[in-house]
Amino acid sequence: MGARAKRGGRAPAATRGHHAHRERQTNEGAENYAKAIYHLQGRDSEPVHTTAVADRLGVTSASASAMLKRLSDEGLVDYEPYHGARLTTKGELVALETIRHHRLIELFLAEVLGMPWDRVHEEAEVLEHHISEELEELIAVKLGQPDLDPHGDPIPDRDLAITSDDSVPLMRLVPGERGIFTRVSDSDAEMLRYLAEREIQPGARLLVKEREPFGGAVVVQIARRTHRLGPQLAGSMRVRQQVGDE
Amino acid sequence: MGARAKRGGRAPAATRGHHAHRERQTNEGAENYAKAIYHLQGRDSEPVHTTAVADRLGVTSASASAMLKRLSDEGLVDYEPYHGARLTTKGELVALETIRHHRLIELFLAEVLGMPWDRVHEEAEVLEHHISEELEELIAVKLGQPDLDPHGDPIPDRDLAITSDDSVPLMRLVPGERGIFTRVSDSDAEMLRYLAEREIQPGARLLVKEREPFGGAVVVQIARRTHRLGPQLAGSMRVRQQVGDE
DNA sequence: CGCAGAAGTTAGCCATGACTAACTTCAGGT
DNA sequence: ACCTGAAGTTAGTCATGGCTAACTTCTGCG
Repeated sequence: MGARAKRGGRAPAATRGHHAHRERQTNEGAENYAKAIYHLQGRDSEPVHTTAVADRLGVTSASASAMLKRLSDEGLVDYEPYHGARLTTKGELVALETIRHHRLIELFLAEVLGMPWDRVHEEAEVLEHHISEELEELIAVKLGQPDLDPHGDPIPDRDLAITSDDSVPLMRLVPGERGIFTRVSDSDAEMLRYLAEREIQPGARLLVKEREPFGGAVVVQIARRTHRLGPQLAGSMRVRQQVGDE
Repeated sequence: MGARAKRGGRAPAATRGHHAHRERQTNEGAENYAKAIYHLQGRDSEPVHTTAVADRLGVTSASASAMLKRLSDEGLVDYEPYHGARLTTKGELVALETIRHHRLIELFLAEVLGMPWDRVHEEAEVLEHHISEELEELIAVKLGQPDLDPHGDPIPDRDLAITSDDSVPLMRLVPGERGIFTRVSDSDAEMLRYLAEREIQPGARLLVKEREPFGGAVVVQIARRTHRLGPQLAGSMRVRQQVGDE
């Protein structure tokens, strides 16, 4: 433990006063890129291609290319031109810290302020870069140092350790298999609204009844109701598979 | 009512996805300058000098000069080179909206998260530029559409109307006069800590016992304790004067 | 009234991070 | 092995907001 990267909060000097444009050293760009690369890397730490990063962030590959070079100079990624980038340890800590902020904020907005779960992502996407260490900790305490955000994604702990995920895409199950719905991507508000309307939440037990072939829908039963989930949705939802005996 | 400037929240398109660097159009600079000018203007809407703005924001006057020109182009200030700037109606709305964000956030951090009142200012200074309209409203509702922030400063209402202030600096009272402590500048953390230690909070009734001449301290009695308040503090604290009969 | 110093402005630069257009490298298919 | 299209990079530009240095305007004192 104690592996936390020290970024020393913000606004080193100028504690007093109205100074808004203080010695900023924003790092916001770095945080977003680190997060994107982290998510794209997956468990196999294959290098991530420039275009993949560019697509995820909605920028041109020229912009991504330039930024990867800069992250490389800052020691956040190992970057081989034409061959992609992978996060260094330092870069991974930046990503995890940002993800911790993001998910704590999502949960906070949902739990404490009652913001609908399909809208917390967008708000968190902005705020994650602007909360101090102190506020992060106050939020975490208020929530009881939680493990999971409203979409079931794990929240890195204070030392930025993250529980690895043993879930699989729902799409992967075959008829007859059971699972517990653990998480769903937070970034598609429409999917989240669809699930919310049907009261399908992380934690729900489900049974796969049927799977239409060739990328078709999956039919599942949840709490004695049957749902047909389209292939995109079934690909975004993750479940922890249950062995038969439960 | 209904005078609210419409800035349409944020991120017009791209609701979905991870896009962090979306069509940003930040406006953060404008908000900070508008706020600074608003505070410097006071009730007499004398034009505010470039240097005053620069000092308050901790930037050079060259920077302030350039920015005032830009705010003028955007229609937020009336700016006469060499003769200062004053907010237009549009600029005042930007300032009031930012101030509403600031004070709601301050109160929220103090009330809901228990952040000490000498630290809420710094945090709010950053976050005020990054909360959506929706979050603003959720916070206001959570707090019961409050009128005053933790330092006793009035919070503009949803239509950005602000209750005018009938308070005077404590320094202005003469021995024998009574008042209610209404507010204190939020930007000096040391003062706030000093007051907090002595349990002097907005709302407290006080009686001026003594005033040392030539910019000296003011001696006041609050809840049967006597305090000597230095001239800077007594200048920053504002009180609503009480007429004798109460 | 005139001039010196204060106040304010302009010019030119830096950093961040995006963009387009043009060029280079890489990899797959024959 | 080679060539072509896809992937990636470089060059040059823009916008935001800082900065210093040099210049201009304003103002108050003698």
